[in-house]
Amino acid sequence: MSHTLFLQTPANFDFKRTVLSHGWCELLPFEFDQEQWTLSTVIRGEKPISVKVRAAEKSLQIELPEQLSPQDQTALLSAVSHIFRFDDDLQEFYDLTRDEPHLAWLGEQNAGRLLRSATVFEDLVKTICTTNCNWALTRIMVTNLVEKLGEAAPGGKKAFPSPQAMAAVPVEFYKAEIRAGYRAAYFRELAERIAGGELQVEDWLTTDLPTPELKKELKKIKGVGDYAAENLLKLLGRYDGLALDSWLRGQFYKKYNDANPCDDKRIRTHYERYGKWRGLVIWCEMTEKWL
DNA sequence: GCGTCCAGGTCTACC
DNA sequence: GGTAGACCTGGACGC
Repeated sequence: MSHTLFLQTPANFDFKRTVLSHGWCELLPFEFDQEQWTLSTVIRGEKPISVKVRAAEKSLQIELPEQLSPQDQTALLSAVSHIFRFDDDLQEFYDLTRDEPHLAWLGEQNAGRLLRSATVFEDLVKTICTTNCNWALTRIMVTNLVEKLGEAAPGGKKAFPSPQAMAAVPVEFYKAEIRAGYRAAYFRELAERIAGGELQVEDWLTTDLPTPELKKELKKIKGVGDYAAENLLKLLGRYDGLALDSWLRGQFYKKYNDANPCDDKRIRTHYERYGKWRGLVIWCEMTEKWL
């Protein structure tokens, strides 16, 4: 029997801006329904559970297929808070951008919370899936990972696979079944290191390491270069890096350089004045029209 | 139908 | 530290 929970949202929270903050809502286990304005996903706790989330009065309304134990309910609400970035205090970001006419909308619309996955591991794998390919292939790889390695929740929808599940299949599986190409060995190695306890990527959420040091740690992972590391850092709440990729560069060229290419140094100089918030400023600026 | 290019880059070898 | 070339794949495009 279905069950509904409500989770109070922070004061400066916007459901739609968060859901459409970047492409993650299009990648399984997320499923976005633009007509109903709901975001579904599968949370992998003690056992996978599918949830459907929509905006309600000063809260999120969360539909579940069944009532949970108090312990499981607490864990689920914590996961939803994590996904929707309730912990991210953006007041300083809004104060910084309020007086700039082209950025004042950020605070007015409560923009800037970047949707993230239930775990750092999932965000890490998905980020590697965005490198050196088009968005269609990213979606194919993530869909295959979820459909072929994810554990099913009651109702049949699947969660993102655990490191253990990903460590249990050979490199050839990633090539033939996931269509991961040269990334196959990266995924297998990453999953093995995490499943074996050598690498604790979830600790990156709370580490005291300065951002440059943390970025070095991220780049030790095969398949993670400057773009991927800086993109992940954004999902960890650190916005110092621009995470420049071909799409973001192209948007900058159109907006500020008559659609002509320029070097990255010029882009970095343009955003330098936003300090530790520059990565969030460029992303929000280039995706303003997504909503 | 076929070949080429490129996309939400990174790695390695070499200088 | 900087750079050229290789790397999987699938979709768009030109012919």
